[in-house]
Amino acid sequence: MRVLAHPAAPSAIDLRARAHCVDCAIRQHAVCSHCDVDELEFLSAIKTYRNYRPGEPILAMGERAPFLGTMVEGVASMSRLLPDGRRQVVGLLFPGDLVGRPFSPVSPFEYVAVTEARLCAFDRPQFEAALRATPSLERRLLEMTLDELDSAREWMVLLGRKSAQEKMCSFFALAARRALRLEKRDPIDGMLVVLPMSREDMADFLGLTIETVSRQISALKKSGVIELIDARHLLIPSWSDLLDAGGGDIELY
Amino acid sequence: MRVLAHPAAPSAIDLRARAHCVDCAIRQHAVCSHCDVDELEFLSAIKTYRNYRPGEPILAMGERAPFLGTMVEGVASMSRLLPDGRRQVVGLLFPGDLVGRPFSPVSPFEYVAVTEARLCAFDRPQFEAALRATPSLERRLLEMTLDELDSAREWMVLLGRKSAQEKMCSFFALAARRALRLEKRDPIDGMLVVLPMSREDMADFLGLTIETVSRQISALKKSGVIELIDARHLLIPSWSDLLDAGGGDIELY
DNA sequence: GCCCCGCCTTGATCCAGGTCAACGCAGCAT
DNA sequence: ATGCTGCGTTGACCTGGATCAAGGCGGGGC
Repeated sequence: MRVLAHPAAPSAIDLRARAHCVDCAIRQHAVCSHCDVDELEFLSAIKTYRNYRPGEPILAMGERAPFLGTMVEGVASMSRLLPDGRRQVVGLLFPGDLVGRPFSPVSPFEYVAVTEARLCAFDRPQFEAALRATPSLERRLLEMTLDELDSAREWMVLLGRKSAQEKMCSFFALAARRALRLEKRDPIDGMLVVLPMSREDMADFLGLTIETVSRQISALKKSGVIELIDARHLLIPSWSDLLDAGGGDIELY
Repeated sequence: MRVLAHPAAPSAIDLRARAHCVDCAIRQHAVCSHCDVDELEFLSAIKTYRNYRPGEPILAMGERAPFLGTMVEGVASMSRLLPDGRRQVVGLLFPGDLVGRPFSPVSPFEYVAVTEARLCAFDRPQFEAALRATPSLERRLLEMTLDELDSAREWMVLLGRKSAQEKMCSFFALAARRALRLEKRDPIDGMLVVLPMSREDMADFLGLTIETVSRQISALKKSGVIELIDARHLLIPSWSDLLDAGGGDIELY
């Protein structure tokens, strides 16, 4: 059971930092990746950067969201709170991922910054108009949405059929791969994985309790599948051991 | 544990039944709902009807699918089989729903006919070309994909956080609503719900075992939330009782 | 008719993971 | 330094749903 965070304005709307889209480090992962310079020019005109502190709400459930945005830095979660306080995280958002539900002003899920986060936010009506008018944007959104749908379904397999142990391993693999993708590097044995979130967020993402998460981490440490550095950092001694312990699924995300 | 069905050709490819798209009863729910007559004309030229018997595979996991299709009649399931035989159904497909993964020739999930089913199948390369060239098609696919993504995430909440009892109630509500949508009718107390699938399919959809499904149905019958007619038919005496027992979530599908 | 065979239900038992509770530990304010 | 607070860990115990096992029941073939 947790207290619902108050909806709030971002801790800072960053008007100065109007970086050029062409220099944007995460553009290739974002909805604007197929845009040409003119299209980027237009998007630049309607974008605003928003910064969030860890735990800060980005969009509340059912809120009429005035903007859609792309994660630029940090990690955010997308979750649903049941009336009695149970929570399920239905997605993690990494740089490049879209925040908000296109073509529907009220989001059926709440978005919360997990780490320090930075959003490239677009005015919703203008962005939706741009989507309609710009095939390169609309097509890219379709690609991203189809990929997210595959990912969501993979996660359904984890939630419905995997053991706590397997869930943890799959999660570590996911966290590692998402980080690698941004750095355009390949998984290697012995690599460091940063866990961007608290035990509670992991539990809510995996359909477990914090105690079970904690115990499974201890068990995996003891069995040598992971090497724990501190609560937020671990090493993967053997990638294939990790995947074996993860229930033999295929690529997640 | 179940035996993997053999991939197979549909039991019948129905070349005669080239019904006119304009008369198609489920077109408004399908990917072609925004198409004009010319566009429908083109789709007609590349479509074939395929009929499947209950249990018959439509597309195997990892198979290079030669077609994409729209469910015309019946119900199909989309599922993932883990190496050790555990299965998770990640979606049910009703008339209007798209079968197959656009822009990716190998589907990461298997599709199986649950009831007698009929598919309007399009040659994949031609259909994908049509998607690229036809904004009304592409836009509609985007809408549908965004909706499916919301549904998948709602289902993640069910899988991760709901009790067996709540899962059953949510499932009955889903089955009822999907049927009502096709008939363009509204939910009413006392209405009949047809369960299109076996206990095993329900269990695999809900992340439960058949025994638990069976027991929960008995319990819900005893508590009066449902009235059982036979194994595949039930009544909903009070819609609000059902939703209360379903864990207070919002609209599914 | 009768026997199978697939489903479904029900009962008995088990156990993975939830719940409740205590404690450790780091960061921070006083 | 002290104590507080938020997070994480660990232990003891409990329970919801899984597992194992036995029947029930209806439809189809002979």
